[in-house]
Amino acid sequence: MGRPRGFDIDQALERAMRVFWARGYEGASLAELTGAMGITKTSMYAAFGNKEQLFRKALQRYGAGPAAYVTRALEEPTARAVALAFLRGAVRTTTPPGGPSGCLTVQGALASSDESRAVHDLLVDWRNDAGVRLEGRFRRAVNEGDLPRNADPRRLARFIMTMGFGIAVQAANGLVPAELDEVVDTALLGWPA
Amino acid sequence: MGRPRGFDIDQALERAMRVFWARGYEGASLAELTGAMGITKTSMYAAFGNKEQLFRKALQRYGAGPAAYVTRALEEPTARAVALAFLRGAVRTTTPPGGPSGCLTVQGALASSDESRAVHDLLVDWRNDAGVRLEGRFRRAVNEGDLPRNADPRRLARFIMTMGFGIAVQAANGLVPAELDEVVDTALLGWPA
DNA sequence: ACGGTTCTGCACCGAACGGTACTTAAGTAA
DNA sequence: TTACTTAAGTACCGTTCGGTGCAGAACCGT
Repeated sequence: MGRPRGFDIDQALERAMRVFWARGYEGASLAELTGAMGITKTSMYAAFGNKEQLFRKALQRYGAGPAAYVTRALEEPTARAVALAFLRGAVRTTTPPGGPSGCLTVQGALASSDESRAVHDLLVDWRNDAGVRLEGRFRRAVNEGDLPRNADPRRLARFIMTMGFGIAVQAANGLVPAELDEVVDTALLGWPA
Repeated sequence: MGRPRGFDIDQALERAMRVFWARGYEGASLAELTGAMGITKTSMYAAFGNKEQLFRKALQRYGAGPAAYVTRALEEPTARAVALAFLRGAVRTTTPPGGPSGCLTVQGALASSDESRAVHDLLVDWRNDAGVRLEGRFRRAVNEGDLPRNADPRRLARFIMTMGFGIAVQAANGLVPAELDEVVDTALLGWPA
């Protein structure tokens, strides 16, 4: 009951996510956010709480949408296929034809003032969590004999995550998908047989 | 002639650099900058011009100081030694015992609002320039027979740069030097003989 | 038609932002 | 000592920041 919401909350969140993606958490002002969302500040506060909670919801949406390749990659049958799918996914997501370059979780708040330490730490956890999941998948691969017994799952996961982050920066630098795919191929040359 | 400056301009710039390094360009406020520099805003404007020019000077100092490993690495005798020195240097610089984690040129302004687009572009150029120099060094290595004739210098340079950027993000994520050195070793497993 | 509930738009809040005018202090050269 | 030059400190500029109070508008069940 009550007056119905006059805008599509999903579409508004999607647009907010893109602004955060392009500008980072602190670089995205409420004026630009609500402008892109097509609503007033009052409506944003009523629907999402405040700027930080809007970012948290946008990050959730990012994880379920553009960054879903992380979860999908883990389901590949072999460790090598996982690594390849992960990095190819990173390339695709960080170079969307019509969207912002780079990765929301990297450029969201790599460095920031003290007031947004909470968001900074949230993103650190997000990034580290992806590494932990990758490590678990590689550990399984060792147990399954898919990776050599002497392979170090944590080390491999950290390497792949490092490549993923590097790809995000290179995408923000203007590299195109074809160039980044070459980088991925080069990175996997030393992958354990 | 005139009243002499009451502070060490080099030391003030060094401190400003560290604030930019930790906070990013937009995240570093004039209040925090001048506080760390130990001077007032008036003195800062008289000595450096404005915030953007202060950042440009800080970036210069960063290139000549913490990031000097880039130039030093290029002087190594072989392509492999160059790559190794570059990445080891990135690890050391992004994990200083008493200083901010990460790389100033990466977290300075990866994403930002429109007003600091100039700084954003400056950093994009800075990062790309490092890649170009690396590419030139690898091209020389091919000519010298140090790298196989079919090696692609641009591709190798992009790969090493990607690793460097990834290391910067991982450092900001809290990884310690020993862990990052392992990542470097893993990355070089597929390096052309 | 009604009260109850929720959303919207406008005006506004105090604080912090980058940047500056102006006065005073501290030095040099004559 | 005086005139000149430059730095330092204070108090302030207009703007933007994230965030709200309040009145009215749009829906519900009765």
